[in-house]
Formats: sequence, C-alpha cells, structure tokens
Amino acid sequence: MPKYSETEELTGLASELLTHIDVLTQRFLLHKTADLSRTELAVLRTLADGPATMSEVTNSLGMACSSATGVVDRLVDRGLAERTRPDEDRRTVNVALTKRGRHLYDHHTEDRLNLGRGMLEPLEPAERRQLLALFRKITNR
Amino acid sequence: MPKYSETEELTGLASELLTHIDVLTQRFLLHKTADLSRTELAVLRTLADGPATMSEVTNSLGMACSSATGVVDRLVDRGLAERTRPDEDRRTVNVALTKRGRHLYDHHTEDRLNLGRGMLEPLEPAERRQLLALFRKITNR
DNA sequence: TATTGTTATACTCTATAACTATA
DNA sequence: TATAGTTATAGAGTATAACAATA
Repeated sequence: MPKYSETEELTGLASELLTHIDVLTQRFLLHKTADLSRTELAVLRTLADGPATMSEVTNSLGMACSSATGVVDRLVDRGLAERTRPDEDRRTVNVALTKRGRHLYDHHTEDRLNLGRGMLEPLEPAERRQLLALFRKITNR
Repeated sequence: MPKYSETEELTGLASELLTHIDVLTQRFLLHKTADLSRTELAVLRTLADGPATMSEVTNSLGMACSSATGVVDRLVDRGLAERTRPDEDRRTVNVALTKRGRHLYDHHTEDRLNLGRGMLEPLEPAERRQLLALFRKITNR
C-alpha cells in the first residue's frame, strides 16, 4: 500500500519537472547566439523555408503586422533580409533572406543543435532513446 | 554493426529533442496567467521568498538596476509590491509583496503546477518516474 | 570616496488606430 | 469597397551613463 496517492505523486513529479525545465532553460535555451533577438530569429526561421509576404510572416509568428514592419526594417538595415514589391500584386511585399541572413541563420541552427547535444550528452545511448520515446508520448508526435 | 555512428544518432536525437521542447514551450510554458509579464513574474518569485533590496532583486534576475526600477515601479503602481527605506541603511530600498501580490503569485504557481501535471498526464506512473530520473541525470540535481 | 538606487536617454518589441497604395 | 502594408503613437522591457543620497 503506497504512502501517498497517485495524485499526490503526480503533483510532486510535476513540480520537480518544472524545476528541471527551468534549469535547462537557463543553462541551454536562453543561450544567445549570433546577436539575434528571439523575434528576429523567429522571422529568419520563417524565411528560411523560402520568401514570404509580410502577412505570411505575421501569421506564422502570431504578431501584429505593424510589429513585423519594424522587425523586418531592422533585418533589412542589417543586410539579413530584402524586400521586393511583386508586379503581380503591388500591395504585397515579398521578404527573403539575403546570403548573409541565410548564413547567420545556419550558424544559429548549428549552435542550437550543439545545445541539444549538450543536453543529451550526460545520458547513455539507451537512455537517450528512452527520453525521446517519453517526449513523443507527451507531445503526441 | 550499426548503420550510422553514435555521433550521428546523437545529432538526430538532439534535433528531435529540440522540436519536442519547442512544442511543449508553445503548448504549456508560454501559457500566460494572471496578466503578469515574464519579468514581473520573475520579480514576484524573488519576493515570494521574502522581502529583498533592489540589489538583491537585480542580482537574482541578472538585470541592470535601472531596469528593475521600472519593473518595481509598475508592481507598486498595481498594488502588488511595496517599497520601504530601512533606517539601518537609508541608501537601500526594501521591496516586499503586498497581500494582493502574494495572492496573485500563489494563483500563478497553482496554474503553473497544472501545466506540469498536464505534461505528465499522458504518461503511465512508471514512465513519469522514468522521465524524472532522466531529467535528474541531465540537470545533475 | 564608495555604495545604493533613480533619472535621463536610447533602442527593441509589442499593439491599436489611422493612413496610403493597390486591387 | 476590400486588402496589404506602413506610419503614428504609446507602453513594457532592456541597457549605459550621469546623478543624488547615504555611508
């Protein structure tokens, strides 16, 4: 007969889980790379799949279009993105990564992958697979 | 003989892990509660352990003290925190939660715990313990 | 003179509302 | 008239540098 109920255990484990996530967030995920803000990175990630209109950018990021204007302004100023007005519909704006923007994004992606490797590094190969199996069950993917 | 090396497997698992973390961040951790910003929550969490000076707040959060002034200003304006000048050293400022601030923080804490429970909910009890054991090994706690 | 905190200033990020250009 | 995007404006969050009060 257990000392406490499954509900009580769940609460304790949930609390501990949140602490672990906080630690990992501090240790790995807030690690800034490439002098790019969270927002700038989100826009670059969207553009990495190919050029997009401002509407597509804002839909993808869930932000107001007036906010996106400023972010893209700064990316353009830094030579990371380019705007063009397509002749098909001159109301829209096409935004695309420049070569430099692509390079910076790839650099960030590699850095991020290293953080992921760093997280798994303390585990044995079998444990890593175990962890991923549990994550799949949680996210249902 | 494996089809690919352990290094290649690590990279693949790391990439998948980061995707799972992104999903969980979107699904659970960015869930806003109680109309408190990230920064405001961080300050409340510091104050929840007891009153603190501005220096203690800024050290705890790793922010510039000029930034903390504004955040605490807004918390005070909203009736969530109070400033006092202690007679022992009148250069310092003591910041403490008000009853309302405490209440709001407790409310947030309970919401957050529910998110943690929600994350573990799809797992069997034994799997939950397994997951936590792996997290302990990763964070070394 | 050293320490604690605020003020001044500036930049990013965000949103709502008004506006321009195009369809 | 409807749509795509920018501009105007405002507030939060951040930092550096200058400043005031206290030790």
